[in-house]
Amino acid sequence: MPRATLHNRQDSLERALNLFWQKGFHATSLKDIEHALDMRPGSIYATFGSKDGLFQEALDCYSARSLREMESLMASHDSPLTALATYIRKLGGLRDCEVPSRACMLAKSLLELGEREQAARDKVEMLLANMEARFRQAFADARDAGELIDPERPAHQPERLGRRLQAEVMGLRAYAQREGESEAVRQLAEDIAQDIEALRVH
Amino acid sequence: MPRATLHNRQDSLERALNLFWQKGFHATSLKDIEHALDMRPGSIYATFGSKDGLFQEALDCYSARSLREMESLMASHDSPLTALATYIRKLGGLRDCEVPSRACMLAKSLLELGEREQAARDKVEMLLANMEARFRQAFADARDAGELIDPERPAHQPERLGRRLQAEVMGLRAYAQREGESEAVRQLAEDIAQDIEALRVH
DNA sequence: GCTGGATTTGAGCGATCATTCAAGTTAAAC
DNA sequence: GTTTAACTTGAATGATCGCTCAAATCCAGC
Repeated sequence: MPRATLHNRQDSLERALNLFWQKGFHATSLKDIEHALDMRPGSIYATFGSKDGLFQEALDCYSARSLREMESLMASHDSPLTALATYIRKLGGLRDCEVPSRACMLAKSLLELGEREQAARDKVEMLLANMEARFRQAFADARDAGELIDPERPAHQPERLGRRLQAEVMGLRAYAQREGESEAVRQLAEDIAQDIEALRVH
Repeated sequence: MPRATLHNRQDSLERALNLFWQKGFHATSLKDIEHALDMRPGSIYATFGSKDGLFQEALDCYSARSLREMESLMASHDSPLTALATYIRKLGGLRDCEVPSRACMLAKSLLELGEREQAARDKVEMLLANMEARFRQAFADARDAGELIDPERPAHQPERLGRRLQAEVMGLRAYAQREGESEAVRQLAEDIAQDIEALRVH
């Protein structure tokens, strides 16, 4: 049993994630990756197979982290609607955060990847579907808890509310990518959050 | 004064636009452009200066076209709110359209471009600001026409409604980039459109 | 200390990148 | 028909792309 691996796989993955998230798939070169992971090409390929494979693992990493944060937020609030509003308001503070990118990495990848990266595209589609399903579940929980003011209204079905929320999040985070005043992003998030809270029985 | 140009500049620009819009800046190679424009590198560089320059002109082209469509839609409706709702509902049919990309090219570029393409980034920021300003103006027109149900409410100020609409459009069109059922996109657009119409006095 | 095998190294692969420019082609002006 | 200048061509540039692999390195087990 000779020689343990020099680099921690998970740590390398998160460094790669930050890089891909910031620069996107195409603009990230292996040179960039070598530098960020402090690994030589041979090690990178022995560990992750290819640039595309590394990217897909980074996507998994990102999605898992996002779902984990979401889960923890839902668990810390009695009301699903309040949790979702809190989620949105947190995104309103994105401009003051230090993150690789204010935009959602799944949305970025969805818009960037083409036919030549079909496998990664398929993965993005699946992870987005997972996230949308989690939003849908949250609204279903709200409905089952009697929180929804008008559960019969078509636009207030969990399926449609979840879909809407995913679109809102993608839009909000894309907007946050702009270099305007951070107050604008905060207001935008506040307006969205209030629409969520307006779904609640008074 | 010898020899007229062989290629029509505007036509070349629109071909380049379709290419960039579909594949993004980084994934579009000069080879792709040579093929799409049926021009050799020398001619392309003599005409547009650089890949970056061509891209920026394509952005202008896209933005002008979008604003033109917007203007024509506003002119063909008496009510600004109805016009905006119609605009959104049209986007709901994106999945059934044949377009280079269902996503907004400005949003795609905003998420893709990095520091190395600062000039193009700045242009995207400016063009997005223009579009947001047009949305804002539409809501201001609605307010001045007495269409808004609660013009004093902070979230219903034209500035905030315009910002919100831009984020919704970016989100909707990013969502439309997914390969789900086209009916989902249509429903999403319908829900957004109804929220716009809900701003109107009854 | 030696050995065996997993891990890492980094020079180098062929391909492709954006770009240049000397030479060739074209058509209006005379 | 000749001139002339704008336009077009496409081979070639150096850089960089993702990736490979033979050799060097390392450490557990003996």
